[in-house]
This record gives sequence, structure tokens and C-alpha cells, in this order.
Amino acid sequence: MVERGGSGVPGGRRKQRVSMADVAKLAGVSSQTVSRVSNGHPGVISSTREQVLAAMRELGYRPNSAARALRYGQFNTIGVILFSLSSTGNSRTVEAIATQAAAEGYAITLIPIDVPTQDNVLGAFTRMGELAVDAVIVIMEIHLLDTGTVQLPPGVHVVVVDSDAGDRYSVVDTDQADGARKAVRHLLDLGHRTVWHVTGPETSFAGQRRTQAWRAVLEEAGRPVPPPLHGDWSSESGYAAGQELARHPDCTAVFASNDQMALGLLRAFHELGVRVPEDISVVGFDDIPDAAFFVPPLTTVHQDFAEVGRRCVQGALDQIRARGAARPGTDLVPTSLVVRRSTAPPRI
Amino acid sequence: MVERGGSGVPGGRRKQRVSMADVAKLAGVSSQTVSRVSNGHPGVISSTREQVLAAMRELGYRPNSAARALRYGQFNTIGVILFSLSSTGNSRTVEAIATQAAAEGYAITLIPIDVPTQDNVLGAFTRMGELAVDAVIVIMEIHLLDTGTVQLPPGVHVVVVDSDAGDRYSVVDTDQADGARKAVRHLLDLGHRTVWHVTGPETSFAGQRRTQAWRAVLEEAGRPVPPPLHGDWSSESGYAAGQELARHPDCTAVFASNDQMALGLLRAFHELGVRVPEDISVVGFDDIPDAAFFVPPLTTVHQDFAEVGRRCVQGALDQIRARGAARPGTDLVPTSLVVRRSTAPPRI
DNA sequence: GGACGAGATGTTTACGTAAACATGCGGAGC
DNA sequence: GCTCCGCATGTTTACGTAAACATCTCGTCC
Repeated sequence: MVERGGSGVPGGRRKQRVSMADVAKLAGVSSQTVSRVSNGHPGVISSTREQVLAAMRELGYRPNSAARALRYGQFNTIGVILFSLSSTGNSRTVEAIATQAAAEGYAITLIPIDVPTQDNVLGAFTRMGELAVDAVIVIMEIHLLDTGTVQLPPGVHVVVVDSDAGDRYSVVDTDQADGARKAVRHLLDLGHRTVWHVTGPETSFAGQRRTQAWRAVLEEAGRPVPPPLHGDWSSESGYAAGQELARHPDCTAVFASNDQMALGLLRAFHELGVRVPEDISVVGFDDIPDAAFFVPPLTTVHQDFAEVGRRCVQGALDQIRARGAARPGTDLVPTSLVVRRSTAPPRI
Repeated sequence: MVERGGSGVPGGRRKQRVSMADVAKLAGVSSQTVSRVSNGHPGVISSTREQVLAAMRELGYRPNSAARALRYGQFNTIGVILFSLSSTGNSRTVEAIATQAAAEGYAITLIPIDVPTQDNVLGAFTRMGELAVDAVIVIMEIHLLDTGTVQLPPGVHVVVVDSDAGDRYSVVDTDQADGARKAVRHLLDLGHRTVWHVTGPETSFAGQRRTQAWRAVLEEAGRPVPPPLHGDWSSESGYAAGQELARHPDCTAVFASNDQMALGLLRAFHELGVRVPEDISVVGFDDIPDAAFFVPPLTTVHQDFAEVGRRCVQGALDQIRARGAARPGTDLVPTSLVVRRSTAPPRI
């Protein structure tokens, strides 16, 4: 029944690609009828439909998406421009975007940018313009877009993640500030007099906002604000910060701007004989899967990357469907604090 | 000079999309000449070329990739089917694929599969067939493809990662066996009598091969082969294995099939007062960025994901350019052992 | 029984691009 | 001075699909 050996190119080198016309010829109908069957339109009598379906099966017909896109002026594809997939947050956001997009019948096209210079972003946008894409999601620290010199191709809808360009673009992001507040308040509630802080890179809006919130909570509570230590998201920079902090006898609590830097802190403290949480409490940010298995398990702020991804796609689709320009605004996804064993009240 | 305010939709609501015909009209030439300019063909006098370019700029012309694809029968896009982006290996491989593909003028389209059932993979292939894709790279534990019931759309080229289907498909993968051998030999060379092992999930070919190699090295060396402990890649399963292993007083060395499980081991050992590496040596696999900042820094097998990605793209492009069917075969990327501080000679 | 209508199917056309072929122009060679 | 050739540019056509319109065949109703 099933044609065997059909997975290759059967019958020598048949025509490169099967079109509706081929199916129509075999089924003895017009190509328009094939189109109707292919798209599930009504008004095709079932015997005809069966014939067409049989012909499709026999020839291995698959619709040509290029022709379809040309006809409809739509690609059913969303482009994602991003700096790097190697950060947990980005890859999980992308995964969520891809999943959600698939559920909506959209594919996603990835455009990685090795170095986030103005030129490269511009180039990516240009390429996106030429690409088969109905909307673009940008995952990036995006001051680059703020200069105004970047010309987004008209007709391409944009959603931005991790940016404060909410006045110009449609922005979706984790509620960084709220997450950071939760972290710092948790430590204060435990009885710590103040909280030290390891920042992310200055170029990151997410990092900036976490740091701002940390400072704001301390100031509101009337606590001293220790000088922040500067990190760059990497475990290594956390390690360096940890060596520094271990020297401050009055440091009893640290809020690291992400989990990897918290990991570096943990290692540094461990090597220097500083016990966590007995001597110093540590809170991270992200809640990467491994965080529960750090030594000790890390108290951290959970980000709902899946939700961010979902809202990105939703925003993009809204724009596509409304055919409207981007409605600027910021959509914040809430966080939650996950308390594990790296935090405790200070020793008296 | 530069038209201002051009970033939106200038001039009210001009025609939805600028075509070559529009440019041609404005420039006072035929659309064919526009095409020639657009594609950098010779035989256009420079004054004409300038006129056309000016018209393009003024109208914000961007070529329609759907029409182009229809014309050429090519999409300049590679599809990537994968199970999950959340594993480090996958996301880094995808990133490398995306980067390499971009360098070759190809975009990549992501098709995530939530649950790797036969049906879902089939569905993904079907969708890929309908999608605008010239080749497909599958990153997946892929016995599913081995059943033979999955009918790959003819004309779509396939490269597979993490599979032993090298007899049927073009496979690119890290040299898992060699990496595992390096890990086990390192431990034996340090003087350990034998090496215990935490496996990956049974469904993973990568995991299987690492386990096979572990066993083979021990047997070759005439060492006893302890019963392997079964993990599932997660830190959690490593943690469970660690609790088990800590009870075996004769266990002095463990090879975990990935770094996350090694992390779980480290945590379990730490909690139970087993010192690493003094009491037990631990080796992982992957060399995730954090591995250098575990407590203690993890000795592990480095995988060159970037190279895997590069070769995938290369393989896919070769197939596209040769217009040939997949040439089955396996292309192995070498590994290297990174010695850090989680391994040491056994106590006497 | 004839007209009308509804439903099934066929025909024409356009989407934007670019190859293939056609035209028209000017200069070189005799 | 005329022909021929080469180069710049224009015209036609096809890629695969599907909307819009056209046609054709019944069955139904008066």
C-alpha cells in the first residue's frame, strides 16, 4: 500500500518539486480545486476531495510556503534578534517564544548578533527587513535603539525585551525592580542591618534596575548603603567580589544580581572559610535550575521566562493582527522569591 | 539630507509594501533594471544605477524574500528541530549554528518540540516540509527516526546531532566515547583503583556512549566495574546519586555523565561531610561555564559546541549545494579534559 | 416542463522577482 | 557610408498559490 523507498527521490529524478498543478493533473481536476482541498475550504464534494487527497499522497505534495507568503503578504514567522543564547535567561526566553509561536502557527527565525554594536544591530534589522518575517522581537540591552539613528523597517512590528525603551517600543520584561526589592527586603526582614550588592554589567538595563531597587529599599529603610561591587554576570566576577566581601567583617548579607555571580560568591566564601548562611547570607536572581543544588542551595528571585516569552509573542501577534504601529508601553512579568538555605538571620 | 521622520510609516498610509515596480516608476526605468541594480548585476550604467538607488532609498524599498524564494526555489534558511533549549549543550549548539548560518547568508528557523514523541517529531517534520526551509538540523536523541516510519520530506536535507543514526543520516556529534575515556583514564592515572559512574538518561545516545566508554576503559584496565548509578542529567539526580555513593567507603572516584549531575554530587558530598577531592574525586562532562566556579572547581570534559554547530551548518550547506541526498556518516568533534580541583590521587 | 438557484468546479488573474529573449543605440571596421 | 557587433535597457514569461469571477449541472418550485 504505502509506496516503499519513497523517502528518497523516487523514480529517478522526478520534477524537483510537486506543485498543485501536478496534483491537479493526476487527480483530473483543476488546480483551484486542489487549492480548496489543501486549505480545507468547503464546497468540494467528498468524492473529489478523496481523489485529490489520494493524488497528494501519491505525489508527496507539500504546499510551497514561498508562494503562499507571496500571495498572502505574510510569512507566519517572527524574527528574534538577540545578543547571546548562552545566558540562561535568554535561552529560556527564546524557548518560550518558540513554543508559544509554534502554538500560534508561527515559526521563529533567529538572528544572533556576535557583538552588540550599533552597526551590527542595524545590520540585523536590515537583514530582518529582507527576511521573511512579520514581526521582530529584540532581546537585548537596547540603548542602541534609543539613539534614534536606527531605522526600523516600516511595516515590521517590534517587541523589545530587557530595555527601558518603553516610551518608544512595546516592551516586555521581568519586573526587575520588584524582584530585587523582594530579595533585599527578605534579608532585612531576617534581621540584617544592611545588604551588600554585586551588580551586573552597567550596560544592562536589567542589572541597572536591580541595583536601583536595592539602593531604594535600603534608603527607604534608613539603612546604610554599602558601596556596590561591580560584576559582569559571570561566576568569575562573583568570585572576585566574594574575595573582596569576605574581608569586610561587617558584611552579613549579599544580594547578587544573578545566580551565577552568587555561585562565584559561594565558592569564594567557601574557600576563605566564610560560612553561608551562618556568617553571610546570599541571595541571587534568576532561579536557574542548578540554583537548588548549589552549596548551599541558593535563595533567589525566580523569573518566569516562559511568561515573558509568551507575552512577547502575544504582543507581536497583536501588532501583526492590528496592522498597527507598535504601541509603546511596558509589560512587566512578576517575580517570586524562592527561599532556600543560603539565607539566615545574622549571628548576633 | 536623510529624510526625517521616516522611521514610521511616512506619508500617511502609502501602499503596504514597496515593490520593484514602484521603484522603477519613480526612477523612470523598467523593473528589470531595478532588479539588476538590486542584485548587483553588471551592465547597468552608473548614472542609471544612481537613479535607481536614489529611488530605492526614497521609497524605502526592501526586496520581497517570498517572491525571491518562489523564483529561486530556495529559502536560504535552515530549520532546527530540537527538544529543548534549556540544556546548556543544546543552546550553545544552536547559538553556534545560528552564528555560522548567518555567516553563510542563511537564517535559521527554530521548531521546538515539547515532548519528543514519534508523533511530535513527525509533526515537526511535516511542518518543516511546509516551512520555508532548505535543510533541517535535528538536535535530539533520535531513535525515533530509526523506526523507519518517519518519512522525511524528500528534497529536504537533514543533519542530525546526538544520534547513532550515522548509517542513515549525516550525523555530527561530539566524540562522546573519547571524552569519557579521557575522564576515566585521568582518574585511573591518578591512582584510583576504579571509577564509579553516574549515567545520563537511558534514552540519550550521548549518555549511552559515555557509559559504554567508561565501562570499556575499566574492563580494558582489568578494574572492577561498579554498578552504575542512573541519573537524568539534572542536578537533582546527581544529588541523589551522591547520597548513595557517600555510603560506599570504597568509592574514591566518580565520573558523572554531565556537569549538572556532578554539581549534585558535590552538594551531596559536602552535606555529608565527604571531602572533594580528598575523599572522593569527581569528573563531569560538558565544561559548562559555571563548572570552574563549583566548590571545588570541577574537573570535566570540554565539549566544543561551537565546532559542532559549525559542522552541522557545513554539512547542511554541502547537501544543499550538492543537491544530493544525505550522505550518511558520522562526523565526530574531539573533546579535551580540563583538569581543575575536584580530582586528586586517592588517600592511601 | 421551464426558469431559477444553489452548489460544484473551472478559468483568469495577481502577488514580486528575475531569467530569457528582444530591442535599440552607437562605435569600430571595411 | 554601411554593416556588424556589443552594450544598455525594455518586454515577456514563469515560479506556485488562491481570490475573484465564470460556468456548468443538477434539483426544486410553480
